[in-house]
Amino acid sequence: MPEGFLACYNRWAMVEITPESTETTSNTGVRVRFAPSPTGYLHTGGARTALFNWLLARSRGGSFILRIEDTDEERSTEESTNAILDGLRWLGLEWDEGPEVGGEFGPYFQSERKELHLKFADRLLKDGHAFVCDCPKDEASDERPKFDENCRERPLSEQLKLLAKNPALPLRLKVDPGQEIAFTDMIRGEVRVSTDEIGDIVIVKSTGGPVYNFSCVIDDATMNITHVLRGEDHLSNTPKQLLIYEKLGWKPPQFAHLPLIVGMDRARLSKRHGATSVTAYRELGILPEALVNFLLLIGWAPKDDREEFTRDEMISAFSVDGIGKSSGAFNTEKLFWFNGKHIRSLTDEEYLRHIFEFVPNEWKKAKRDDHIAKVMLLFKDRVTHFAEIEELAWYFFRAPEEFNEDAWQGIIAGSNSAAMVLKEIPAALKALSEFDCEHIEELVRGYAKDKGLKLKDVIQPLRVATTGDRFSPGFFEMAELLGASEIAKRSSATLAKLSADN
RNA sequence: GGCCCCAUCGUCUAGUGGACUAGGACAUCACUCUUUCAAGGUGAAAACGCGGGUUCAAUUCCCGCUGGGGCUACCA
Repeated sequence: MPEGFLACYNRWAMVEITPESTETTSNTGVRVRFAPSPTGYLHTGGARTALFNWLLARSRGGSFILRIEDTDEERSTEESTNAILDGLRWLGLEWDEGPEVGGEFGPYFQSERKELHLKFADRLLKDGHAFVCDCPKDEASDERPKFDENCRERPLSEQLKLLAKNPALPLRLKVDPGQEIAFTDMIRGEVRVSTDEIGDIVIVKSTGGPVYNFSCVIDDATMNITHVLRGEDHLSNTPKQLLIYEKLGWKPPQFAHLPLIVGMDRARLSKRHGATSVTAYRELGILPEALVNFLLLIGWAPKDDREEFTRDEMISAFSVDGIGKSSGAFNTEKLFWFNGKHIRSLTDEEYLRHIFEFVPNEWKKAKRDDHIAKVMLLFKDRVTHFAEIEELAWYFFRAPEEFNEDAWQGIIAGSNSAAMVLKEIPAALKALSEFDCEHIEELVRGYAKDKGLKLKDVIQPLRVATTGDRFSPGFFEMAELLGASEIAKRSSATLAKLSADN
């Protein structure tokens, strides 16, 4: 790493890209980008930003570009980059240009574009729009003067001399005080800020590294980005970036600042709110289609009342003017509902393929796949997310060790027919010539009728005996899969506990 | 603190100066289906933050307040 700003100087001259060449590149349609920092997993807010960019590109026949902003060496990791790439792919948000797919506007890792950034910093310096700053920080406030009267008017030659003496000096943009910066945000309309709030912004750090707002402008411009859709947390960066576009003499892209996703308590999404990463939802057994559908509806609404969208439907329905202004709470309940909907719309084959990823290994060891598959099918309209299957279906693979107190009192102990049922039905089941759902039903219904019992007075004790609680899929289907001897075993265990209690 | 953004049911949202008795969805509740739980069906309850204007009329336009959020770095 060269020491400071000056050391890079000679190399800039060798960089071939000139502003002219970037400006004349053919401007074919919409070009949008998602530019995450690889400092962690892909979180839901980022996923939503990526989705909206992707939708804008797809709905307008444009390009969706992925740029990794990995200039923070401390925090950027390759694992994060991979996690983000995987997350986007899992969500089905394929990028047209970016890491692993390339493109004519690369490189797509910001760290590899440093020379380009510095080249434009140099141009700004030479054009008198930027200056070398050697002001010390104010001891009290730990800040530099907002507008640097001292350094900004020094002749270029003197500035370069200064830099030669001490390369560890930042470069700042010369900003005119008292000016109003106004721009039209596609979502928020007119936004105005005074340059007095901004001051002479640093564009190159004393380490010689370009500052985010500067890199971002250079990259968006040289990548021919036409629309910048990003989180509202960037709204106050926009005027600063606009100033840079202006000094460089470039036409800025259109900006749209998306409302942020917050927790149900309106606070910024964090660990405290539970799962926040795309990976976490994937591990819970959320389908990408469901997550995408859910994310779509935070901050965007269609013209009609439709809520469920396929990819193609969302692409054709999407438009920026459907995006709202206020932040939206991440409502996991609704995500689960969406997921349940999507699960139920899966074919049995698709459903099984997905849920098998979540079947515990003990189950797979204990039972054959086709048997497990039959069990899983009983839960297709009961699961909201696949990871839930273990707590839902465990009793198909293991006898209950204890009973729900209310169920025991209400259905077993408090019933005068339960003991009889638990003795007689298992015996009759064992004697059944054909042990399938239909024959079991016939037997149980016949038995209830003979004894003058309600069907549920026969079934509920059996259900509690086999599952330990009152809820399960239909008893006949369940019995078929459990087998007569297993039911007999669990019934006698229940009877044993009953007599032990008395 | 300063600057900026935002404000419709608990939540995601639709909506418009009068058609609003404010629409849809999740969640909730009830009923239904039913062997339980789900799923499905039907229905109920549930909101325009407050105060001033403008107007014949304001949830809708303007101002203030309050509340929430963001930014305020030589982080991205």
